[in-house]
Amino acid sequence: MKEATKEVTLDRHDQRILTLLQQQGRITNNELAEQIGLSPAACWRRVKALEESGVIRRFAALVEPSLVGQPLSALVMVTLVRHHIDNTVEFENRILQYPEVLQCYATTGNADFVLRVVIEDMAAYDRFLNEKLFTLDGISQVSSNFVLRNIKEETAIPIR
Amino acid sequence: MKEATKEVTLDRHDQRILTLLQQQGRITNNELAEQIGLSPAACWRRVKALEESGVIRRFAALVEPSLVGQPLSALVMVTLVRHHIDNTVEFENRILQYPEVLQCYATTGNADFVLRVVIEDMAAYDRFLNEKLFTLDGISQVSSNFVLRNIKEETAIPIR
DNA sequence: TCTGAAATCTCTCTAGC
DNA sequence: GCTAGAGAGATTTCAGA
Repeated sequence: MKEATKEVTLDRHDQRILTLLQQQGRITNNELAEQIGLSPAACWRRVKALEESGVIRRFAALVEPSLVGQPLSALVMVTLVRHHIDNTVEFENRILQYPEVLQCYATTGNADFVLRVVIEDMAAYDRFLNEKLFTLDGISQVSSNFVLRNIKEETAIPIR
Repeated sequence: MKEATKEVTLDRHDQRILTLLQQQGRITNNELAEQIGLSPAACWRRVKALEESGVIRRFAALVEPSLVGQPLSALVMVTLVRHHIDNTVEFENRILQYPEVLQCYATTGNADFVLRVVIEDMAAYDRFLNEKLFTLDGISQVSSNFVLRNIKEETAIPIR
């Protein structure tokens, strides 16, 4: 897979391939080809090209957190003391190491970063804060919002 | 696939299967079996059982938004006027219809809901607000935080 | 440069132990 | 849990639009 760079031109076939593969990542090539109205060979070449260009980052199994002992999740707003570049780089590098942090975004607004943390229970979350997040230099504010209910959790990017 | 219900017991083999399939959703059964040290048939039965029990929700291709014309994303905090059940149900049903809303959580804290929206550009975001979000009844406050940078975006739930 | 048909090779999935 | 094998699917080759 190449590095993600500039936008790619997608025709109608590519769009339908992406839409289907985002919903059914393990559909067979034959069935995919039939649904989009191409031969299996042509369809297969397009899927490979989409992987090669980085449009398809990867394929993944999506796991239900509550069934593997990680039923608690939180959205954590983090502000750094100063917007010094060292703090930021250090913060981001450490966040990348923490598997319970599934998503981390630098955002506009009051917080500098918003994290989504998926974890076992409150005791584990307490340890995450004390042993990981609070040990980072330059943290000014941390605000934890716990997820009461999951309304929607989708990975499919709208195509067109 | 069955409905997600109670937690499942995972032995070491299942854990390794899940870890690998979360990273490489299209690894062949033969290679998966080899990496975890089981015969292909035994491995295959475990994968099917994990799908059947709902631990594996589904497989998906993960697409790079910036390469398919959706480079802008926002975290949107929404508060409803009253916590009347009708408002909440209506809000959630409408949110489920909007493909640009990839994630939506009911949370503790100041906001009632936090949304992650992936979209084309600011003009499209403006339309999303005016034509979709602001047309919902009972919205009290909406605060949009735009994503400046994607530090981490992971789908893999930590196993054990 | 794109397509589809066909040949071939590999893997999936069932059966049986 | 394992091995084996038929059938299904993935991948390559080749020729045509």
